[in-house]
Amino acid sequence: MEKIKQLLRSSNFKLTPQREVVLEVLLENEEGHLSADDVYMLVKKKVPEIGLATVYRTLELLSELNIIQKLYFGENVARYEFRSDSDDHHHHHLECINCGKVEEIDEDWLGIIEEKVEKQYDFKVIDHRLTFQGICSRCKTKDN
Amino acid sequence: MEKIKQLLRSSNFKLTPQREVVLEVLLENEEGHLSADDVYMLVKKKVPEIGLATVYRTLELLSELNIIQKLYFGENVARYEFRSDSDDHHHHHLECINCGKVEEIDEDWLGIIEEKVEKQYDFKVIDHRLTFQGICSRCKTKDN
DNA sequence: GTTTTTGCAAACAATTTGCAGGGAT
DNA sequence: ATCCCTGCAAATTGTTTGCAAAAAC
Repeated sequence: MEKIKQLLRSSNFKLTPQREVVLEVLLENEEGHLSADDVYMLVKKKVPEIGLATVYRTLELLSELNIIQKLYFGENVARYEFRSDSDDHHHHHLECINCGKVEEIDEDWLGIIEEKVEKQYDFKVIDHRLTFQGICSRCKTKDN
Repeated sequence: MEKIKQLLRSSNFKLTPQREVVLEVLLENEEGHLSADDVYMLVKKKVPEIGLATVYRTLELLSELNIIQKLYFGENVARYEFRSDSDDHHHHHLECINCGKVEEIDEDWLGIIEEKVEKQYDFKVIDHRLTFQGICSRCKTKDN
């Protein structure tokens, strides 16, 4: 948290209460895959006079600073999550097509595959995104 | 193409000229990752009086029949591509963050990984989506 | 005191929906 | 004749922008 504030300051952005609250909400829901609107709702509980546009602008800003990243799952709604600290990216998603829940898993699986991509396709890999769609354990047992 | 028409008929949907043209366009641009609007533009050249809503409805229909599938790359615009015939899904994307081009690659890499997911996370995998972001070979040589 | 940032409302873009007319069976 | 499908326009949804006032440094 402190280093994020540091980063903001050093990039000549001002540390406003609104930005702090957005960060706070993101930290409190780290596994949440929140949409801009989700963040807005949560932030509004703490600072009711905040505007939706400010939330969007803050999320945009944090994305540009590479603090968070914007993802799309099955819908056309952007969701945001913290970018992992390390520059290797071993972090994937399990998306339940029944209940819509998105779970995170953290495994180092794609290292060899990335190498193959770089060699076979002459493609410089910077990041990747891996999502599995299926039925989560809870929905499997509920059997609906 | 014929089997698709068959499938439509057997699901009690009518094979209208509009639907045929949409399919035609999709087939002609199989590697294109077209958005609804792209399809609309292309279809309009053949059948100028077609409506955008019809295109959306047709794409929706084809998605439900599992003929095509709806994907989101970095933006909030849905793009559509044919679903591979086989029920194994060995088909991934290379998305260039410089020129925006999306290339397809067809490799069987995730079989073992899917098994791990099923076991370790008790998650029934139905499909997956793997996209690599990076710099494509053309942009690498152009060096801009 | 400047320069950013905010909140509001209006603008925008992608997609969906309601509905009356048209077409296929 | 019925039921499905289309085209149009209006409605919705998610996101962005213009601008004057307010806040940060």
